[in-house]
Amino acid sequence: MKLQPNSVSDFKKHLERFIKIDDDEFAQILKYFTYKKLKKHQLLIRAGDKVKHTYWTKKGLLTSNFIDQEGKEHIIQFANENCWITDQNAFYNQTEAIFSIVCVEDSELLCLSYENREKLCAAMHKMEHFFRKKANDSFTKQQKRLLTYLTADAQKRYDLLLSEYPTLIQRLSKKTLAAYLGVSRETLSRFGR
Amino acid sequence: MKLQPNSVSDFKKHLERFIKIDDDEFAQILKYFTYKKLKKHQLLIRAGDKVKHTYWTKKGLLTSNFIDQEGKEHIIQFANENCWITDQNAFYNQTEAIFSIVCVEDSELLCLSYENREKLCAAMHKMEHFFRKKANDSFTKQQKRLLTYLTADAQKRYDLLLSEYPTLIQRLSKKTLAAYLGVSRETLSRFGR
DNA sequence: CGCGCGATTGAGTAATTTCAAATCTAGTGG
DNA sequence: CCACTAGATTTGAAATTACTCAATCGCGCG
Repeated sequence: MKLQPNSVSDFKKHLERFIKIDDDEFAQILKYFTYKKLKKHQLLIRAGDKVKHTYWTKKGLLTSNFIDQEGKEHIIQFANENCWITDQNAFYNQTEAIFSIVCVEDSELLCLSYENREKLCAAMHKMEHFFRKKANDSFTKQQKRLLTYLTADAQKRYDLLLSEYPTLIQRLSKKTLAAYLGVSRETLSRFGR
Repeated sequence: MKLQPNSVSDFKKHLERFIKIDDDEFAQILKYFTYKKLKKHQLLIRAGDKVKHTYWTKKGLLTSNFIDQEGKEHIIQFANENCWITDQNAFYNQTEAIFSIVCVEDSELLCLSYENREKLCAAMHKMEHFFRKKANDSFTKQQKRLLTYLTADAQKRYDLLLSEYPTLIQRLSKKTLAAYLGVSRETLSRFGR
């Protein structure tokens, strides 16, 4: 499917968080991307598959989850509008996913293959700059989350999540939130609200 | 202090993990760095200070730690030879540190200011590429660690740490390891070995 | 209308923490 | 080189947190 610049103006805004680009450049950039539409419950990445793409969420909501040896589900990331998602390790190293990525809602995505990402970065220094900044940003967010596991108990982690993503949370089931927080559904259920 | 290329040949090797550089380029790159030597127990960054630099460890061992409201210490990162360390969030946003970084051993560091980092990335596309790759790498390592908190209990996290960093661990006290693992010293002490 | 999944509640259990005390160890000054 | 002390480590016992298992409830969807 052909990508129309005006249909992804949010993506331009997203890029402009870190770099300045004009319309011509934006049109150039879009050539490296493809478009994908998925329905609720559909799988974007299945654990075990080779991971060829990273995805920017134009619309919808997805989770990246891990099933452990005991069959328990853990959520490593969720992505709503304007977020990037993939199995990062598998994508960067072009290996098999350990996470599955599934749509919580009908979703629309921009897809960037590893090859195209490298080509884009090589062709446009600006985009390499963008991805560097983005990666630094993702790292610190991740670190912040890690810190909550070190410093806060289940109740506090839940409170923090509520205060940080008040609207997003309403789009997710408590079961999903529990899997994200690293708490059992029952324990989460006993917390207020 | 003047930086001699041959005294930091490990740093060149480190950069060559992601990019190819010749001796001239390496000499150019080094101009953006300064050198610092610290003794055991000395503070590199004190929580509350503005963070102006990121540091590459030529020699030694440092930890980045956070003191919570109850006065408990948590270790968010340790850095031995060939690792980068700083309070990333404070560095990238040029704000005050929430972490303190302290030397566990006498250490030697290459220091890169935020300003110089940006200049270096702007001047040499290669280095922007390097930092992008490095950031992606750091992100996935961090994510892996996060996953252990979601999937493994204290004993398993300890076992994983032992198997992943068998030699590094011998340079750290059990108190420090406990603070890294998110376990009380007493609990860690009860695990085998 | 009923099925099935998600959410809740209860009771017992397991893991980990906390507090307290004893022991060990490395570094310091004499 | 030795004695001393502060910090690190270990051990014990009680308290707390969160989990598991089981049963019930509630509601949206077919």
